[in-house]
Amino acid sequence: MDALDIVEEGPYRYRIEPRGGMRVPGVVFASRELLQDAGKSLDQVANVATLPGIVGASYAMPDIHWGYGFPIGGVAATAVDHGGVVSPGGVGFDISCGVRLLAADQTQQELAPALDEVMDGLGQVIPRGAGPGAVWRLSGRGELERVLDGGSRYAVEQGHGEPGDLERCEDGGAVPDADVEQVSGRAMERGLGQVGSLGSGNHFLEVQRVAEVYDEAVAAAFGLSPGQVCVMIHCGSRGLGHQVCSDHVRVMNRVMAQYGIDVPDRQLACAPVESPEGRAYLGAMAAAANYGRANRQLLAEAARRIFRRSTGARLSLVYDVSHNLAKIETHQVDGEPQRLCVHRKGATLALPPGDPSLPGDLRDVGQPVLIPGTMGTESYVLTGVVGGGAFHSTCHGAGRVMSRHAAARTVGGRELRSRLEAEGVAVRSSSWRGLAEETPEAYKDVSSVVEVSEGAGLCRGVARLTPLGVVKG
DNA sequence: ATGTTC
Repeated sequence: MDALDIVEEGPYRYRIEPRGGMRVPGVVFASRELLQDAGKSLDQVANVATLPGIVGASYAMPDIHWGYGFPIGGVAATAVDHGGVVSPGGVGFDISCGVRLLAADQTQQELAPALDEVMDGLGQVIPRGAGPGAVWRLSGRGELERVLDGGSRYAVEQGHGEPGDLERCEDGGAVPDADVEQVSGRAMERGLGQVGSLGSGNHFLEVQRVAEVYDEAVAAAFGLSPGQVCVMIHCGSRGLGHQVCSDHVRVMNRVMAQYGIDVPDRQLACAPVESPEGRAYLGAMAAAANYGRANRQLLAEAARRIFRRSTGARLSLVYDVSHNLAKIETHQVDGEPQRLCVHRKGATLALPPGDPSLPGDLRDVGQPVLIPGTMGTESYVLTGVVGGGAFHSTCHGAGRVMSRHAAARTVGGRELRSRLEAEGVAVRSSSWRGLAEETPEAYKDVSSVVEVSEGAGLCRGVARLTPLGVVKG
């Protein structure tokens, strides 16, 4: 492919000029340095711009990196009523992967004497690593179906949570219109034994402290103050979500030609939103998303029990938000409201102050946007801004820059654990190899990703969190 | 990310 024609459009904003089959331009929010890191994934931004019905631009967040079909850090919206498509690759394999943050009624100093006990407790009760493992033993397929339909809402109804939790969950804890019939038997099998488990890779549960507050009023509305202890959970929909993606990519690849759709990469398999295959995927995706939300709800409950037992502290939910999802939303396009299918893959919803879908106590300040760092590095809490580009989306974290293999060559797991412990971060991992693959050097600097996201006008900083202890898959 | 290659 010839080199793309990239123009610097404004501060931290680059435009990829349309050419070939591109229906819209590409827009990449990045610094010069992060743009360099993007490399070949910019070709993926250009490929996404060819999708039928795409409106505005094919967007990329500052943490863009190579993904399946779509780049990770990609945002694309298609016009539902004008032949717009939905693409499983635009959501990713880990459907509804996201972040949940809880705030303790406790400071770091208060926790300090009990930190080891808390970490040991978390290390014992948090299932993690590849394969089965679950906090919640489901009674069978019937109950799994209720999880797929009701997400965190069903978990809370069953006693796994506090009533106030759902106010602080995106979509009130459950994506509507889940269609259990579109989730295959194999996906169900994989899902039965994994509700309430971290998984592996960059998924983690961290005990953190609020190291710095950038906006006191907004932080207070979120329930955050300096020195406070927090728990951050980063995980997704495990094998069930992965299987749903695989199943529906296969179907769409088979039928795409019947809809006259031609894409430059088979990994961009898609179908019109208003087609049997498009609706089937969205129904299955919603079910997998609800599984991911229930997963985080159950892990939060496990953490609450450990904190209550070891220190008496209570954990309140700050927010739970996905960074891998497609949603049907209404946005202004050329001055007219239009129904759009907004794909966010490695990009976080960032609703601005005033958005009607926010709960009352957050209406004036905007949605908490949760950005996980890499093991041993800081994480961020941001909020949405009025007029934010890219359909109210921002970054999702630090992108990987080193392969798992390369990362594991630079450091051993035991050595890395010693290093982190020396830096004051307690580590409870399940595999030395897995730990080494997640060494911080393998990732971009999350601080610069957040700085550029703010500079590009996508979000606003609220607080910085630093790790006290990490539980890793 | 993923019963880390149906």
